[in-house]
Amino acid sequence: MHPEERRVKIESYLQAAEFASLEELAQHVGVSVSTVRRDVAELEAGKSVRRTHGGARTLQPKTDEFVFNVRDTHQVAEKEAIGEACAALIQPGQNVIIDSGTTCFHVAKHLGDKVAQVITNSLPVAHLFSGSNRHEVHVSGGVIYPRLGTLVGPDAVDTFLRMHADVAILSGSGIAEDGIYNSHALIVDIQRAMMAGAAKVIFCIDGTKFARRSTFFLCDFAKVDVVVTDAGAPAALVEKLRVKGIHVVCAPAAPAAG
Amino acid sequence: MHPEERRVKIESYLQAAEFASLEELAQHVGVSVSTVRRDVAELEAGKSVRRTHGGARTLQPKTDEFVFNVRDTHQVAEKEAIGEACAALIQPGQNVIIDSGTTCFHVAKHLGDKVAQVITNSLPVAHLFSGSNRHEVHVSGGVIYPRLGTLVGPDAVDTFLRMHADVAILSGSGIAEDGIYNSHALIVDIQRAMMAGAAKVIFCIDGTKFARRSTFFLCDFAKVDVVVTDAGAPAALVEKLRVKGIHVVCAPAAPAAG
DNA sequence: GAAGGTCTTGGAAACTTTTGGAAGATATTG
DNA sequence: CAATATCTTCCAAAAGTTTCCAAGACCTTC
Repeated sequence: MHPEERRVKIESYLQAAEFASLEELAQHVGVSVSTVRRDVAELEAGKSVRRTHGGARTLQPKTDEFVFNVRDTHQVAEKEAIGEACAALIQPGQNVIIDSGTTCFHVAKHLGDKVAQVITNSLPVAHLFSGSNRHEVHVSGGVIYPRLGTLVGPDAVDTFLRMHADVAILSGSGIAEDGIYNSHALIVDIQRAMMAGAAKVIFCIDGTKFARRSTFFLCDFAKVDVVVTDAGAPAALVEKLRVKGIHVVCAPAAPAAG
Repeated sequence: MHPEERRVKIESYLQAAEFASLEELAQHVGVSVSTVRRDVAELEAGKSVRRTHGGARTLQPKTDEFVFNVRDTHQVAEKEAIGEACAALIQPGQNVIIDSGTTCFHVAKHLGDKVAQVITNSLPVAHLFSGSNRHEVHVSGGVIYPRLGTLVGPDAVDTFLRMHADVAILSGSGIAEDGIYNSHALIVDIQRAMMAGAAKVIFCIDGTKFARRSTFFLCDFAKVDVVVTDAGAPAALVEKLRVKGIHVVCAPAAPAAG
């Protein structure tokens, strides 16, 4: 394996693990600890990871969708705007399925008293409504995906297969002409179950994820009713989606007043 | 585990527990108290936690969006002692069912790395372990009981009917000669399912709840193996339970030295 | 294709940081 | 004020890092 290739591997391993010892990394890429040490030093110069005594950690924690522990500083204004725009699409009294991920969390924040019944596999979303007496929050079963606060696994899938809702609000980590993508295999299964149980399917995907595919193909647009994004979404792809008959909402860049 | 990683863990643990003793933290991350002390001092310099005599507490109640408040001011010292005593009864490697309620939460805090698999309907307990890579946390399905952060309803019951564990750690709101009582009807069903699925049943009930009955009768002592309480429990009732063949543990009033 | 150079790699030796515990100082509790 | 627990300070052992060097891979030049 060549240095460059190895470094990419180390970097991506770190992004998944957040922390790793040099020993661990050495084993993962199959070279000596000395070499890994040099690689990590190199990567540190490129500002993607930081060295720590005994190992290394990600510096720019996954641009990826599903991280709550690390403060959600990525595209916050856009997600806020998306949250508001998406919440506006919900009719009072509907019951909704809410996906995990920061974007959906922002939608949840804007739902207020519009919805009475919420079904989710996201612990942060669950907590958001848990203090209220006006909401019934149904939490799916499942195993906690470490760090994400998301419930995954067969029990989570089962829950959604048994549930029905007026609307499902989902998110993804990539959207292209052919469909929507997600980077977590376990979550893809759950999202499909969510879609199956909902009369209307809304995807909330910020503009930076447009024209990007990630690891797993989630679905084509047959079952997708609405896509909510922000003003940063490339117009070309937005137009293509509209041609397919999808209702695309571009939330204005500046936070709209009520 | 390496310093940086450990500190992040300590920080997130503190955010869930709000306060923790150094002993407790040391156990959680698997290093000596000396090391934890240094880590906490370091974190204090970074202004994320504050040191206190004997432990540390969160300085930032910032709680991102995802921290369940376990603010109980009632019998805290006793519950701490019960938590420690109960955790001592668990064998390393066992998988445990943990009930909701503040007393059980205190037990969870003391379990550390002893258990690898946790099954619970308590959102605070779920969150406590969610940051750890060494724990698999299985959350039951169900509807959130407002204020308690507890999942209830048929889905919760079903989850526990399908699950099996080495030990179930439960709580109640009253205990008398004839059995154990609880004040929430919905929780009684779940507790019965928990007991049915566990090889060993431990009840953690502080002394003030002895010789008291509350609204709902939960169970007699046929399926109860151990009762953990504090030194404040009336000796007469404790004795009667022992005669019935139940192993009663009275945690010492003063927190025992590790 | 061979010779000579450069870069990369894995390991050894010396140095630094971190860790766990011990001894004495300080705080807390009744 | 005494008893106990906790904190600070210090030290030796362990783990990790830096620096250096020789062997091998790769590239350039002839």
